[in-house]
Amino acid sequence: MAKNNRDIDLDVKKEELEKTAERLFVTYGYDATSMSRLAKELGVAPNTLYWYYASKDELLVGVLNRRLGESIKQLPSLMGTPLKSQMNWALQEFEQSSALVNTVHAKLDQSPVIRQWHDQFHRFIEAAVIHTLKAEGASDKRASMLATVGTFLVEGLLSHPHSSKQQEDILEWFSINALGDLG
Amino acid sequence: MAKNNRDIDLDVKKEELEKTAERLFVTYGYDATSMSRLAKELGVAPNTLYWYYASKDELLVGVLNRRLGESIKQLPSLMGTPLKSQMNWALQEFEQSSALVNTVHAKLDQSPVIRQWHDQFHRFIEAAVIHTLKAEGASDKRASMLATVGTFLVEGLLSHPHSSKQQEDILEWFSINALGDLG
DNA sequence: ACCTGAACACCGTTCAAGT
DNA sequence: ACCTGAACACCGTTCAAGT
Repeated sequence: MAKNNRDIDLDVKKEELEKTAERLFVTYGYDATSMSRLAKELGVAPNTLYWYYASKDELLVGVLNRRLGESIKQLPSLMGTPLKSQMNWALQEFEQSSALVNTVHAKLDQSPVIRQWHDQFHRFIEAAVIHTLKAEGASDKRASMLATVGTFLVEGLLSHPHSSKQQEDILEWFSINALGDLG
Repeated sequence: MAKNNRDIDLDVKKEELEKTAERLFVTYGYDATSMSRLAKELGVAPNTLYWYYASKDELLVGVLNRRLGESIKQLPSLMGTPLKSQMNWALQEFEQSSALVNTVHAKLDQSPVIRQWHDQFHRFIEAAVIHTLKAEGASDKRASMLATVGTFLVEGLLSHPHSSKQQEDILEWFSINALGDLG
């Protein structure tokens, strides 16, 4: 952590913090990365981190939001592309963070702040997929169900890596059957 | 923990231990249940647990195997029933342990013993589903892919509870499209 | 506003010792 | 074979104090 002492603005500081945290989280895992370890990496006392975040979980939320923000930038260029390529994009985009996906799910019942982030994230993703499906002619109810299914498939593939052929087959099967009939 | 001092046999002892552990894990979560808390519940010193299990993770594996063993007993009467009712059965069977499903996934990269259990569990489940699908006329490759998809859907529904109507719609859609054509 | 040293209550686990 | 008291290295977090 480059010296701050108020000559560096808060957002820049948080960015450095969250990027370092993300690196350690994805490399060693969230639980295996202690606040002390992160602080040492930043050249700072462990309790300093608590000036920036109320808890380790809130730091995780900061990391997740930053990660999500970067991905969202690419969304416009993705709209209008086929469902399958959207799912492939999501898989590639979150591949490195797949361990964090599992961490989030495991902490759902213990951490309100993570639960809140998770639910909002799901609403966001499903809204995007529903939009795509409706553009392809699906009814409201059907689009909503298929968005849930698509999300489950992406999460499943992130948690349980398969060969690219298997992955391809699954996405192909899904997109064919999702758009197969009217709805 | 009723007095043991070698007048109670090891399996009985482990059963009591694992049933208590399961209750606490399911109620408060794995991470939130300390070995001390479990020991207190059993009326025993915390380190006593390490005579029975090499680590907390191995205790979790013990709990999972016991849970799985109980469910497997019901398998014979399930074979031959439609795919959808098999999936409904799995959902109902693991509903209470859904938090543990997430715990297992989160620990995959950190704990070899849990990774091992998880992989074996998946192989077992997929083999069962593949058997069912092939009996319905699916090809090897198609049955294998659909088993993966089915597993992802069950895991997704366990992690993200939906209304029974939504759940029903998803399973209905899946079983129709899984068996829709030849394969 | 930003950072620290010291402490707190806890964690999983080990070890030497008891029966 | 089974169990314990005491300790170890660590954890996330708090607090009072410094600049």
